[in-house]
Amino acid sequence: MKGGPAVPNKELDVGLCVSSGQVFRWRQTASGFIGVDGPNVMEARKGRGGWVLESRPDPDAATRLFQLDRSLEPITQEIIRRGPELKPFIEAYPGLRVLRPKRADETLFSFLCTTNNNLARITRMVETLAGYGKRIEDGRFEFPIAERLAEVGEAELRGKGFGYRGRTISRAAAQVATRGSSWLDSLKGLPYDEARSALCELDGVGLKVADCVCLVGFGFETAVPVDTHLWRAACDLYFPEWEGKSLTEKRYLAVGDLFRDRFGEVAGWAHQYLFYHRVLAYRGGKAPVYYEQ
DNA sequence: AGCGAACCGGAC
DNA sequence: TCCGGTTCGC
Repeated sequence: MKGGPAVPNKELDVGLCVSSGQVFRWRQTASGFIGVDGPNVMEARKGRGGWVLESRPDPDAATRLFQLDRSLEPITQEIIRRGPELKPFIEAYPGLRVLRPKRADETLFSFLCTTNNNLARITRMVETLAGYGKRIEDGRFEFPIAERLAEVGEAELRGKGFGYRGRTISRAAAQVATRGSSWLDSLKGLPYDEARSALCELDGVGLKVADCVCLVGFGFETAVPVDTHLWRAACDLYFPEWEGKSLTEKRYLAVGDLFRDRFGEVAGWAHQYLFYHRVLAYRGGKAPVYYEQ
């Protein structure tokens, strides 16, 4: 287990990253955070010079997950240059990054748990799914492949409190399994919109879940998942005429296109800051504060 | 095309 | 009563 040089706080905030709705298998510890990604267990603690990350068995796994080979500064500067109205949100969450988990299938099935759901329950459900995978060490599991999830079946998942998601997860797992072991990852090689369309063929996967998989699972950084929080934020900032209206497919696509037009290659990152700000405001129960640019 | 309701179960 | 969404039916 290697603990590289400390990563400056300006470049990384592990707590923000792992609690911003991209991954669901990280927990707070006395000294920091511990989580699983792919076959690796990672620990992070905050030292004097910043965050110290360790991962086992692959010592480089955390570098990949947090994309530490990329500097955050140019990305946030580009967002602010293109959209000064987001400056307050960028500055409020230094070290927030778009993550890059090892396995897109874990991202897919995790986000199938998120529909019409809350974070506490999502976390428990993802942990339950992980429990069907191979044990790595005490209480930690490698997320199961689709073939294994397909065997579990709807009834058992419903029995474990998945509700109607027991059906969609079970069916989507069977569909992914049928398409073959390399199908999901092969979508990475497609243009973004084609990969998204292919994902939407799966049971229970609509535009939002597909965009989550595209952004976090595949690394398409022009993908912009529009959930209820981002929808409201986007109405406030960019579509005042849609305030209070429902999120239709047409409007969903328009929000994504606005972000892609305005932020280009950093659209997905821009979305992450605005999304997380809105989530925190929601959790705090207070109205989100917006600033003049 | 666009809106509303159902869907499971738990949090607020 | 309301979801961090998808799907179906008006």
